[in-house]
Amino acid sequence: MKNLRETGELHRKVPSHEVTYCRLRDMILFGQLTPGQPVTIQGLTSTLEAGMTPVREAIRKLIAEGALELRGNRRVLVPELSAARLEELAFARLTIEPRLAEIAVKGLKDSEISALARIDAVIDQAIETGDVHSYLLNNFRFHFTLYDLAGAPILLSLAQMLWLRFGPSLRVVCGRYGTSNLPDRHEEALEAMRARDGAALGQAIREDIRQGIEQVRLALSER
Amino acid sequence: MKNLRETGELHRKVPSHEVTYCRLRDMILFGQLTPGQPVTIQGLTSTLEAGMTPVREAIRKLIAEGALELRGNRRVLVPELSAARLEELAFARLTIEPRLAEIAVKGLKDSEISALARIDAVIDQAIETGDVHSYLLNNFRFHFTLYDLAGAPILLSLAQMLWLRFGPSLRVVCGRYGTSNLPDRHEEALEAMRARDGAALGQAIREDIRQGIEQVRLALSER
DNA sequence: CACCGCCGCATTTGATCATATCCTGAAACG
DNA sequence: CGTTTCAGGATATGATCAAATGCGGCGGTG
Repeated sequence: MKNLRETGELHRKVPSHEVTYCRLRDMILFGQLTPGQPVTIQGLTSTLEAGMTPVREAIRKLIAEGALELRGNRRVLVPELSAARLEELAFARLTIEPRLAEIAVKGLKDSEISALARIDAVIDQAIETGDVHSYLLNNFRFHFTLYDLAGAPILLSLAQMLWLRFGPSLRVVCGRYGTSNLPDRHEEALEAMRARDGAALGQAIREDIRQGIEQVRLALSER
Repeated sequence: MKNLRETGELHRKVPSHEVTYCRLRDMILFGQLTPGQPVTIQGLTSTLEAGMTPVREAIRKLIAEGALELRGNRRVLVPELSAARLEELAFARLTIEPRLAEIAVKGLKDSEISALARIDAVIDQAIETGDVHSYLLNNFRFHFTLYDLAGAPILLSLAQMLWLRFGPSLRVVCGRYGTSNLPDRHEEALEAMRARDGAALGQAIREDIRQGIEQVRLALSER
C-alpha cells in the first residue's frame, strides 16, 4: 500500500530549496535584511542550515523576482530603491493590486471576509503597540489572502514581485518613524467587501497603497 | 596574460548559466518548444551542451519568470495558456507596455527611431515572405528596443515576463494561420515617435498588442 | 481459457552534496 | 606606484540519493 497514485494530496516532501527560498524571502520582507546589505551564499548556508545548492537556487530565484540584485562582479545584495524605481513601483502596484481586489470581490464568501477582518484586527493591534514585525507580516497577509481569492495567478505573481521590491524599504520606514502613520485603509476595504462593491474596494486598496508609497517617498526625499 | 580563456571573443567573463538561459529562452520564444511540451534537465544538457548545474539554473530562472511551469511532480513543461490566463495577460500587457512606450518617447533620438524603422522593415518583409521565425524575433526586438529606452528596469522586467508567457502561444498561432493577419501597427507607432506624441504612441502599441491577443483568443476558442 | 485490473520492480529524472576550478578584490612587496 | 600574490567567494562538475513514471507479471473472474 505504498503506492498511492491518487491525486497527490498530502505528505509531499518539501524540497530544501523551497524551504530555503521561503525563509530567505521572509528575511527580506519582514526580517533583518536591509537595502544595500550584501548577501553571500556561504553566509546563508550557516544561518539557514542548508546546503550550498539550495541556498544558491533560492538566491537565484529571488534575483529573478527582483528581490535581490546581482551586481556585475557576482556580488549579491538587497537593492536600494531610488526615486525613479519607486515611481515605477507606484504605477505598477496601483494598476495590478486594485484589479486583483476587484476580481476577488466577486466570489468572496462571508467566512473569507471575516477571516480578513480578523487579520485586520491583528494589524490594528500591531499599530497600537508599535510592533513593526507583526504589522508587516499581517499587512502582507491581509493583502495577499485577498489577492489569492481572485484566482489570477499571473497577476498574483506580478503583485508578489512588486511587494518583494517594496517590502525592505517599507520596513526601513517603519523602523525609523514607527507605526503611527502607516497605511491602513482596511476598514474601508472590508466595508466595500461586505457590500460586494468592486469599485469601492479598488479605491480603498488604491488609497492604502498610495499611503505606503507616500511614506517611502518621504523617507527617500529627506535623506 | 595568465588568463588564457580564449574560447569566447570577449575576454570578459562568460557565465555559462547565462548563455544557457538565453538559449533556452530563445527556444521558448522563437524556437521549437511548444506549450505542453515537457522539459527535462538531462535532455537539455545534451542538446545545449552544457553541464547540469547551468541548465538547472536556467530552468529555475525561467520558472520564476513564468516561462516554464513546475508541476507538483517536479516535472517541468511549457505552460499552456487558458482563456482566463490570456485575459490576465491582456490586462497586464495593455497596462505596462503602452506606459513603457510613453516613457520612452520623451528621450527618443532620431537615430533610435530610424533603427526601429529598420527593424520594422525587416518585419514587413518577414510577413510578406511568411517567415514566422524572423517575424517573431524582430517583433520582439522592435518592442523591446523601444521599451529599453524608457530606462525603467522594473516595468521592463514585468514586460519581459509577460512576453515569455505569451510568446509560445503566439508562435503556435503563427504556425497554424501563417503570418497574414499578425499584429503590425508599427507604422503608426513610428509616426507617433517622430512626432514625439506619447499618447498616440501608447494608442498604437495598445492596438498592436490587442491584435496579437485577439489572434490567440481566436485560436483558443476554436479548439 | 482469455481478459482485466492491480502490485512491485526497473529505468528515468530530479535533488543534494562534496569538491575542484576560476574570478575578483585587495593586501603585500619590490 | 606598479606588480604579484593571496584569500574569500562564486561557478561548475560528477557522484550519489530519492522519487516518480512506465512496464511486466500475477492473480482473479467471466
